[in-house]
Amino acid sequence: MSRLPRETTAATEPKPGRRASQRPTIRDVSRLAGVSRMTVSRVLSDPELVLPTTRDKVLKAVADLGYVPDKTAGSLSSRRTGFIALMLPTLTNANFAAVAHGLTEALREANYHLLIAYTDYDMAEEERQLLNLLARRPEAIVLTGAMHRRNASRMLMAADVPVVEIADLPSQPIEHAIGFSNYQVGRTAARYLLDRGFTRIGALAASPDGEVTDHRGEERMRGFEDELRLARLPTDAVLRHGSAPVSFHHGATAFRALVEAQPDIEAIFAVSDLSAVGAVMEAQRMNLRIPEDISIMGFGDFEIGREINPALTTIHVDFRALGLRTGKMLVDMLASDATPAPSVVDVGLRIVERASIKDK
Amino acid sequence: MSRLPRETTAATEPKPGRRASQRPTIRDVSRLAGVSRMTVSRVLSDPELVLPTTRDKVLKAVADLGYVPDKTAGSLSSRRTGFIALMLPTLTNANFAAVAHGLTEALREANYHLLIAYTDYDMAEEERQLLNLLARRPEAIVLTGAMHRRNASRMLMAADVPVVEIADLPSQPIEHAIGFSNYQVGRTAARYLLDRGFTRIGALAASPDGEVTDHRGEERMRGFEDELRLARLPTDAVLRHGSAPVSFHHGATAFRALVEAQPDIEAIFAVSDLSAVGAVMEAQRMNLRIPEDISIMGFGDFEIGREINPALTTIHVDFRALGLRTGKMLVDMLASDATPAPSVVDVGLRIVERASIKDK
DNA sequence: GTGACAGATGATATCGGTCCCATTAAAGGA
DNA sequence: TCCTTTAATGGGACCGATATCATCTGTCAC
Repeated sequence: MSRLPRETTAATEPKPGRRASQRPTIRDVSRLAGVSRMTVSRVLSDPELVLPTTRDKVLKAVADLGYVPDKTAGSLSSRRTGFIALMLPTLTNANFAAVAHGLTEALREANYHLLIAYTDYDMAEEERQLLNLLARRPEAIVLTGAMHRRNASRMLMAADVPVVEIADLPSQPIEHAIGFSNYQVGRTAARYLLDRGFTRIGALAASPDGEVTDHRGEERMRGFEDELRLARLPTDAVLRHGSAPVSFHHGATAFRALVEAQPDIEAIFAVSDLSAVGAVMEAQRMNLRIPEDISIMGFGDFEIGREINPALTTIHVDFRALGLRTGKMLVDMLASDATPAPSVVDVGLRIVERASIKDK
Repeated sequence: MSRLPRETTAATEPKPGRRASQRPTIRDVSRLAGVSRMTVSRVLSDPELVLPTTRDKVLKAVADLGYVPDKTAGSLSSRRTGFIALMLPTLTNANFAAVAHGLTEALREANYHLLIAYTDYDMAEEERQLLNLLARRPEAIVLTGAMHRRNASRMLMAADVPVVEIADLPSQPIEHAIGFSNYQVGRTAARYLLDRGFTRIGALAASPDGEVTDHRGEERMRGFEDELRLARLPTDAVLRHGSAPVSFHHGATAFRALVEAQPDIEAIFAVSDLSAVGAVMEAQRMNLRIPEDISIMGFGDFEIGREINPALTTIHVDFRALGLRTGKMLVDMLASDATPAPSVVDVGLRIVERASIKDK
């Protein structure tokens, strides 16, 4: 036999190319099944289009090779990544986690995948994260209100993708908004305490001057103060103490500080159940009776508030439902090619009365 | 002028093609800057390779167009997605959230993005999620131990990607493992209570027969029971009650059930701080004094345990550090093309002594 | 028998980047 | 001066799917 290179053989050999991994591709499946790549693709995305006998051949090849389609390639071609971006201040907050949970659930049926980023309440980080997210070409973006840095807004407009702001109702929504008014939370809390007959009313929140800012929490405080002012009551017992995000410990130290500064305080609204629970614990340590000596209410209806003694009166927002609803809306929106008009949905809030408040 | 179509003009016009969106591509940038696509790509990924003057031209074009590179396309070409997959039982657990947090932090510098999936402790869901994740071609996979369904394991082996199991030390790790032994947690807890002189010792956990199974929690119980047995003590006060995942409320109801069934109980280990805190709250309601009447210890060192009265003795594992460490290991591993030998790292655990336990 | 039509499948271009190698210009060495 | 080396840039193939349109086969009505 000649030792000259044989063109014909060379042509049928796989070209070396860039291929390094031995992971099977759709081409391998198609060869093994003896069909075209397109048929394989159809079997996996819309099996009804393919004859059952062909389908079985393909599925067998898929199984034999352990083929897992590459969504990166699919996304590029179909221009649909199947990603929904979610930007949160933090994951270590049960309510935000609940939002993510609800969203995921709603998106699962339509086979969207959540792409989560969190900012630790840091605005610069927010912008960087947003750029990272956009580079993944999500089909929609969900974010917690508050973000209104100029650049971020501009990037969002340019992204040409549905934007949903959640967990707040911004005065100037970028596009859609689903949430509740944090300002109204504050006013509602103050109104509730006023209606119970209290006149020495205080509040616990984080200082807005810290490195990180909890914009939504500050909105609640603003509403709270406004309602007090409308009732012609002083706001000097509204304590902004320590840095965001708040925690049990924050509530404990802030409570002590407030009580020491204002010994005659009758009722306290904490910016979050976390602070409120911390306050109740500190009160126990100070031998102050809740609610006989001081009434306390919180916000967020965290599970722990139901379990402590006394159980915590709080303002409830159904964050999981909020996530679910957002997800459903997005699935509908993305299924139809029409661009719906911007919408703003208020999911409302509800006072949950428990034992930590006693009418004056 | 002729009204015949002019070929030359037509050739320079953009082809209609599939292009729908008007989002700028690298081609638009290159045209505007008067350079090749490759040069644009270099400016964005390795600016040192490009002459400053050229670089500036390109960056200006990028800014003018508001160009955001498409990582989907980039990933396909470079065969590097920049994704690390993370699979967790749930996000609504502070310790798992802390893992995600630590991981994110470690991955940020190397510009990897976490792809999070969670299973709600559901094995079937786990498998579906894993497939979804693999289709995104992550460069590594991090998962909580326990997952050993046949199919899932097979898929992982086939994925040809580093696998790290965390938050447990499986007896047969798939590849790498970073975590602690839940079994040892149980034994350590029992040993600690034995050393304090208790002989009537109980525990609170979820039933493993429920719809969802907390494999790690059950491991802790197994270790706890083994240590009791070694001390020739009965295990009949180890209560498996209700369904996973546990919660404050779970702890409260399980505590009451246990105390009613075993009134002479002296000390209790709860599978999680959540249960333990719930138990302390229920004890308060039952007018049982902690620790005078009953000692309680938990696991996980959740923030709330530090704040309640009495503060909770617990077993601490640094989950955030665990995430950080995992992330660092992955970054190193992916930077070098070598495949390191499988490693198992025990991050250990630590008893945190607080007021909820009093020696007998 | 034949044309129209629907159903099943295939061929090929394309998505938007990066890899690899070629080309050109500038710098340095004998 | 000429050759080699290095730096900067460009050209074109390619990553692995899907969109789109073409082809082929068989059925049915007239």
